[in-house]
Amino acid sequence: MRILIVEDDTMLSQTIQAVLEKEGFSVDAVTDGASGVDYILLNVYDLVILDVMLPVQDGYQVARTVRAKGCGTPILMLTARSAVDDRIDGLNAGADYYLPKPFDVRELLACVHALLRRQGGQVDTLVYGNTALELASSTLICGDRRMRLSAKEFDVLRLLLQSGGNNLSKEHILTCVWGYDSEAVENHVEVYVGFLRKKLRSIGSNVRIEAIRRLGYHLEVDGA
Amino acid sequence: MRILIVEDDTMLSQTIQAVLEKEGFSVDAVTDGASGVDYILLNVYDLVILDVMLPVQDGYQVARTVRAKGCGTPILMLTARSAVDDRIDGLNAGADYYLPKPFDVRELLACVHALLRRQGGQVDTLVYGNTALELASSTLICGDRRMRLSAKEFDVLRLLLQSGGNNLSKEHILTCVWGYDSEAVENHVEVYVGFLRKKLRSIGSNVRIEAIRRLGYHLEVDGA
DNA sequence: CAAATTTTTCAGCACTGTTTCAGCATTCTG
DNA sequence: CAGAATGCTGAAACAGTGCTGAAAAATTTG
Repeated sequence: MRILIVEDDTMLSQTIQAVLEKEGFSVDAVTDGASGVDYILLNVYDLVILDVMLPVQDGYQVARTVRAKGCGTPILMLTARSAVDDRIDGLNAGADYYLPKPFDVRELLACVHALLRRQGGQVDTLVYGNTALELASSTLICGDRRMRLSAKEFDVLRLLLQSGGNNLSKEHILTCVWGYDSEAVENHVEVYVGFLRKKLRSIGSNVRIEAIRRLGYHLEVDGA
Repeated sequence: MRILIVEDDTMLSQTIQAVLEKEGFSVDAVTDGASGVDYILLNVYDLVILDVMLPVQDGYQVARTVRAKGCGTPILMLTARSAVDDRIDGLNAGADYYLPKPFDVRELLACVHALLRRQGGQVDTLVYGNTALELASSTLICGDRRMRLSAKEFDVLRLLLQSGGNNLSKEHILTCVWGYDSEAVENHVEVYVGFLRKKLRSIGSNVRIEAIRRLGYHLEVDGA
């Protein structure tokens, strides 16, 4: 995670930098508004800590400028001016958080983490062999080939993936997917395993669903 | 934009609600922590305003609970306790902003806007494929062809655009567009998806609304 | 108030996913 | 080895979802 500090008080700037680096961030620092704008627009930072009182261009202008250019990097605004109107101006200029000086270092860190938390957000998938199952969309992925699974197909495959190569009895799959007291019979599982095998093959997966007589099914990776 | 207020002081709650509604937001309010959690987890709100001092479960617990369940709705935390440690606790519990009482209404609004900006991005049009949705005028744009959307059409499409290709269940669309406890049934969503498809086609968009059986809808770009 | 637009309702069609079933293949058992 | 049990597969029947067009109801606009 890269953080940019825009602050003309070099003592303070260095302190913050040290603290953040200790937390594992990669930190750059500049001392005036104009360079601040240039650096922010590089679009390589995950967060900007921006002082309001700056030479050349003040923090409000910096925020407004980069926002106007469509830059969405989160901005944590820092300042000694703590009047309500200043805070409102800061937020309206495009800042994401307004922290009045003097502040506690721990509070700064909490803010930084809160702002960065928002950045994340990746899709979760189950992976096995050269193949992945994207949970949100019930999609089977192998390289650049994608294939959608039906609800039951998805349930069965997810179960197999989650048990990571371990054996699952048809009984067990039946109760998990079709429910505790359903009419469903073991052939249902066999049919769906058939469907899944066909789909896995058709997208070039190296994952096989192996049957063991009387015991059930489990996953294996081809050529291993 | 839907906002949830979790605040036991009903006077204050109603004041905030009035202000926000005047700004054009759709606002719900609950008065204790436990219901707060339930409502937030519906995942239909764009922002939560959360008081710290609450019956049943305090604001910190509420924030921690919903975050633990993977809910990413922005939280604006509101409280009379303004000691540094309280602020740090709030942020670490999963809040996105900490606003000490008493606060200026304009400051609250500035915070709300700052937090929401991040959601939709600071944009007035949402773009997908060769097509754009102009928020201010509810207009669909593709090349030089323009088409007006009705209120509900707009809401549904905006939701789909904001989730950027991710899947949304009919349930979810229903609660977001028609509200938590409305008579609306899933066929409503189907009908509106039909309307939108027709309009998208008629202006030559390459954006398709794809249905996944049992799962819901999501956007895709033709020929990709 | 009338006209136009938007929203809701509803019935029937089309399609996809699910279940059923019969026959074949394979493995196990005595 | 024969017969039984188990697993696999394709075809057909069935059920549930989603789609659509038309019309009624509600709402907005002129």
